Amino acid sequence: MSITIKDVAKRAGVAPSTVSRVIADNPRISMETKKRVRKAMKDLGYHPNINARNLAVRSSQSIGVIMPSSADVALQNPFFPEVLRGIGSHLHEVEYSLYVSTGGNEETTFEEVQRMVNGNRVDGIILLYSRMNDPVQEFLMEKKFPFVIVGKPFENESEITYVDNNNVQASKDLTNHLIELGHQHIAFIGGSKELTVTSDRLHGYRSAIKEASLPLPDEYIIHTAFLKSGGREAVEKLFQLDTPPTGLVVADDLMTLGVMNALEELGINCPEDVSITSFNNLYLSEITTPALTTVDIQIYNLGVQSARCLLELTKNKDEPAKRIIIPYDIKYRKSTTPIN
Amino acid sequence: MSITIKDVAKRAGVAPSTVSRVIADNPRISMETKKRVRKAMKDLGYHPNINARNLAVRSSQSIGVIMPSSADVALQNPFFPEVLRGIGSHLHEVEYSLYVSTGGNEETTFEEVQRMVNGNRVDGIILLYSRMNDPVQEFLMEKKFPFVIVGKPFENESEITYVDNNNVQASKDLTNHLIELGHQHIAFIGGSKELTVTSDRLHGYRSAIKEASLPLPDEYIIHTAFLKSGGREAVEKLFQLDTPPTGLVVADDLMTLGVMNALEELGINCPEDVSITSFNNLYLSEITTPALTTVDIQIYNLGVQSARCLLELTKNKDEPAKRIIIPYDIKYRKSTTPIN
DNA sequence: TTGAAAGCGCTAACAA
DNA sequence: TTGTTAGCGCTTTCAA
Repeated sequence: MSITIKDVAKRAGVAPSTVSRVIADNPRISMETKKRVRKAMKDLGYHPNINARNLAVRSSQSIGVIMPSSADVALQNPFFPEVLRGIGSHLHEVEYSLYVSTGGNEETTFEEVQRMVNGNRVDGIILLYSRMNDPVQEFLMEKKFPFVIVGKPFENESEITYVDNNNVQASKDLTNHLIELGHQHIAFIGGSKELTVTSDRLHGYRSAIKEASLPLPDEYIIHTAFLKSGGREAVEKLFQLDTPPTGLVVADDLMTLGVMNALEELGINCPEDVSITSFNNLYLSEITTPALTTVDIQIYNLGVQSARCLLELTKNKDEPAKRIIIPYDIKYRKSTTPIN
Repeated sequence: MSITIKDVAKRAGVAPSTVSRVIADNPRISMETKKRVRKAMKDLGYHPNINARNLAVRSSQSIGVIMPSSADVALQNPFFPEVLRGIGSHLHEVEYSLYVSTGGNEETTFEEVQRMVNGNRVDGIILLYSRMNDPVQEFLMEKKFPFVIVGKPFENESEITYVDNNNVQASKDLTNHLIELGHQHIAFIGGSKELTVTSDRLHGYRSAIKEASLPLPDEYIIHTAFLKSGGREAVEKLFQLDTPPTGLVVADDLMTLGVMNALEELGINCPEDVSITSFNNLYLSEITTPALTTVDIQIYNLGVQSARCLLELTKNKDEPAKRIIIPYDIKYRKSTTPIN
């Protein structure tokens, strides 16, 4: 069939193990034989069989990435390709490969994780979401399988390596920005309560509001489904209140897009009637009208760092859990303005 | 280390080969021993080692998906997660896994493909883009490695299996829709000329315009970079012409988003001043204001079908090349209106 | 219907 | 510095 290490060995007049050593660039092989072997590899068009290698060394040189189950439209969020890009770029450097799960629902996703882990397909796993009572996370914990979370774990925080932003502070900053602009009535629109990212951002918003002694009616906090319906409902609810908000903290740019369009339909103008702040700095936050004031969370970098951490973990299973906080940067654009 | 087939064999009091046959659900094994073996597997928590299996059968039960090199912002297009979702759903059914390339540029992507193919990491490959002079495609052709394209190959069309929409006709329909609404000055905004998808859509636009004997000045055809800059430049160019268009055929919803916002800044209203038609039916096409008239190309289904075809190809290398055309469906919404 | 044994292609002691 | 050899865990003839 394919050209194996034996063929190369024969042609170079050495033992297979020598060829193996040349592949690994073992320093105790003379430069001369290395050259000869490499030439033989070239001549024959040799490429190592990864499965055989993996079997022998009991690793796979690849890692798995788990997305939120794709039933969720959230998957259409450009966040995901962007972190993947970051993860991929780092993996590529170290010649690792990338498996992704794209299970349709929680169950199939879980099955895929099990296949990855139990079948030795991957050396480690990156979770691109974090929420409470996640069977996947529990499974990995219990198996003591190397994994890192992009985001913050809901529990066992000290035992899990994760990379995240300081979402609480970022959200607080955003809210304070609105407060400094004179806004007194500020509402929060977030995603599912189960997600840590939502609860952190809510938390930051809350504490800023409290510190400024501003009103914080329950109706100002909306947890909503993603996108169209979500944005619309949220807007409808908020703007039929007796005192509708003049400032908004929205947990995701994509949601904001929905919110803005719902507002427009109601004839409410941004930023004249309502100032909007948002999260993620997706490219689309620059092309909306007005351009969004949003938190750049460095999605790409979140990806890179998570890959880096995971690789460390796989090299050394006893590596202590750590937490990497990626700095954020608020992009002040046109969607916020002082209250008049 | 891990529990192997031998452990199971021992516990069940059979030979390893028998266990293997039970795993494969070989019909010549008595129901009784099957039961016994399965119980042993459960008791021990056995999971087959995929690398060993792959080595023995010389396959990998996984396929690779190649994205356009991610230097391109295009990657932020929700098209990709969506088609991945389709691919993943089918693969999951047949217990295959999914590798993705996320090379940063053309070169690293090419390297990754080589690693996938030469290292026997994957049994087949899906290309999520198609453009002229693509080294990846040439490499796969030459190696006779099973692959399918989502989109249409630029050359060797009859030798390559691909799944696509009838983009020419769809674009023609879109253009005709504008023509029927009374528009006489219709422009086309597309992406890179190198991409088949762009050239097909341009082609359809062209032929509709010609058949209606409408003017087709060169300035009405814009090839632009993606997104913000692209959309803006395109709009600026078009709307400083002596006779600016009143109708637009844009090759992608995301571009359209950029276009719409650029228009808004110039004080040009959609659909009053200009009717816009677009492609892909991304969820965001519903939440823009106005909602977009756009072609639903069934992204998810493109993914499913491409996976299905690829698996057939891997089973049978001599499977003749085929072409799957996924029907499209134009969603008529609010971004188009009769000319007044 | 089942078992024994060889082999998939590679790595890693252990020798030399 | 290099070769010999024994696996890694599974599948698959060939025999029984």
